[in-house]
Amino acid sequence: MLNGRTPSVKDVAAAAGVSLGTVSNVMNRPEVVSARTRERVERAMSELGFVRNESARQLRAGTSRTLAYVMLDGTNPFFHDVAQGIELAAEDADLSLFICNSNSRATREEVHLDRLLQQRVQGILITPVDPAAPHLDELTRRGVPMVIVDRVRNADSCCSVSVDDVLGGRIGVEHLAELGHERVAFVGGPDSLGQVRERLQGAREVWESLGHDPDNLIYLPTEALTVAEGRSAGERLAGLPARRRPTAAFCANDLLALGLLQQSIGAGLRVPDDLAIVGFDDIEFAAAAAVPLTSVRQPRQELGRAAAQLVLDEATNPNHNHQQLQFQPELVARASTVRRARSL
Amino acid sequence: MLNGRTPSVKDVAAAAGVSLGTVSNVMNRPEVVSARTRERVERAMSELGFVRNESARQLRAGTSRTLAYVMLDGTNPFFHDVAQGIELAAEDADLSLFICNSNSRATREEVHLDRLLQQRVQGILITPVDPAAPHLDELTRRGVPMVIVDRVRNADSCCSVSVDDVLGGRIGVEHLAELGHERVAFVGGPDSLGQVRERLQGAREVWESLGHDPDNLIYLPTEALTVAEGRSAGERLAGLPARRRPTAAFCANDLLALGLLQQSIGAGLRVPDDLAIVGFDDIEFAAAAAVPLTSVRQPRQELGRAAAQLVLDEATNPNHNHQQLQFQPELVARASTVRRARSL
DNA sequence: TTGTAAGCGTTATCAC
DNA sequence: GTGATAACGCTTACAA
Repeated sequence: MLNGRTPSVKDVAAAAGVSLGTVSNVMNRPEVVSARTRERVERAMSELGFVRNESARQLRAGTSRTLAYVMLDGTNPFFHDVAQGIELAAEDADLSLFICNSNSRATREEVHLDRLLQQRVQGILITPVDPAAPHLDELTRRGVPMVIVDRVRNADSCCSVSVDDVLGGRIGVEHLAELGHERVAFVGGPDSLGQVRERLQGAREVWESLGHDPDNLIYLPTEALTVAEGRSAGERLAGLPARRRPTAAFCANDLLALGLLQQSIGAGLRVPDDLAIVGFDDIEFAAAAAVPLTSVRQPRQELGRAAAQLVLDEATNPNHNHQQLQFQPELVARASTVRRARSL
Repeated sequence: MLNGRTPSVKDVAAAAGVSLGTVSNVMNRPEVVSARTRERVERAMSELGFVRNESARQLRAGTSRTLAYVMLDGTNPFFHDVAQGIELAAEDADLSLFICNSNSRATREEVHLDRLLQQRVQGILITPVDPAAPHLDELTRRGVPMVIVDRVRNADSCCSVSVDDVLGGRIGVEHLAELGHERVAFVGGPDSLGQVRERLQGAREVWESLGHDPDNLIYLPTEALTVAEGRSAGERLAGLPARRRPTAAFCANDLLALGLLQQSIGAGLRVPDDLAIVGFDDIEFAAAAAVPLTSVRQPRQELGRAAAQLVLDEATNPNHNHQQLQFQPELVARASTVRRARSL
């Protein structure tokens, strides 16, 4: 195998007794080369174990075959589902995918973006720590196709894909109201997160529109959207005087809901009898909880898939227009709110 | 900004009024260039928004700055924790990381490996669908540094990082035996998975060594290591005649345990009073379950980190020797086996 | 249909 | 300390 060196087109050409350009043609425009030569070249390739050098290809062609997704929080399965959707779309387009994780840290996000810029990726999908961060503008200024995933950014500066969080908030609380709950907690935070604010807004809107007293929608703020914060919210909830204690909780995401569920059951509450719980996202583990969790479902994979398609359009279509895609969330009712769980 | 084109070293050189080689020196051996010129060059770089083209660098340098991890199952958080460990190590070494997901499909694994070969990644970490697959030999034959993660391969053909699964099996069942359980179920499968076999083996060894009747260690095979299969095992378990019904179950991973927990609680069993449950892996969601799950902990991030270090050694150290690293699992006791849960 | 040659952006080797 | 120059492996005009 050529004394260690990995074979190049030149080696293939020599082995097949053709010129280097012909080998390239076999790879890139096979229709232009005669069946016989093509066959010879292909045999030489497999005999030598030729593998095209993507860096060289990219350098010359000026275009990379790689997409990237910078996810916000690797400990939340939600983002992996989004990533999975992106990967499927990338696969369809015969593209590779870099997956990075900013872990909610702006500095790590910047490091990743910088690296991706160096790699000259074709497009970047990102769930940013802060949608208003200036280093995102930097990308657009550089002309790198970018799509914001599960967040929105000041309109038409770039594409984004998200779900209607206000609607999601409405759906969740409406469900609880329909079940007859008169005092409901909204668990979520920090309210620097636009999504939390919007879900809360939707929750309040529908609560009041149904004629309930605003004071009976109790806001339990959390410091993050994590299981631990869900537990802590549960403790605060248990500490409320009985007269003010909600009979149901709507959580801004499933991790919170899972934590709340755990704390509540540990404290001897029955779910949903003593406390009904609704989550948000509908991650796999929501359905797998001891008491399967009712949740406002986001089309996670679809989000990713759509984002990938948008970024590809921006990368390849000269007439591309930025668009703000918005999906509709939907309720998935399970045992954490309704006594007779539907079968899984 | 140079009429659209992204600036190259040449442009920077022109702007700074130096030669192209000097610019390169500023980036790669700054000590060799005078403070004044360096400053001039650096200003030119930032004014032009220069970003080094990694493809060109890689082509010329002959070495890429990228690692890759091909994970087995994106729906299992275990692998994401491993990936996280790898990413941290990669970050330390200033390397990028490709994360791919074979989804337990050999064909997808091959597609990914092929792409990674084209990218000339510096090393590949992989949890293979089948550790004996010939396309893995192919990689070693090509001289691509490779480390098997959480599996083992026929000894010294390559490095691997794993945990002692036999010991893990022993630990889990020993814990249950110590708690006084006399009939224990082992839930896991398919037994084509070496890990399942080894965990079962460890379980049997310790069970018998403690003087228990082998018949009282009941093997409940599953078709996969998933939540759904855990539920199904729970149903089978409930169907056993009371005299033969185990009072505890040891599951080959946490997803199974979570499924079993859900099914059991849904059926009105109390955990751990009626059924104690032990999982394996200690994923985050084990601790977050309604009844926090006792689990045999694998050092997930450490696994990834160590694997990355091995692959880097293979890539850079000419005296590299393949090694089979094995970590020790440890028990994390929680409420699913012991009545008074320790605080989290 | 095939071959030749220029050039992508970088790094490294050599003179100066 | 700095500046030409060749080379990395590939694609793509263009010439034969």
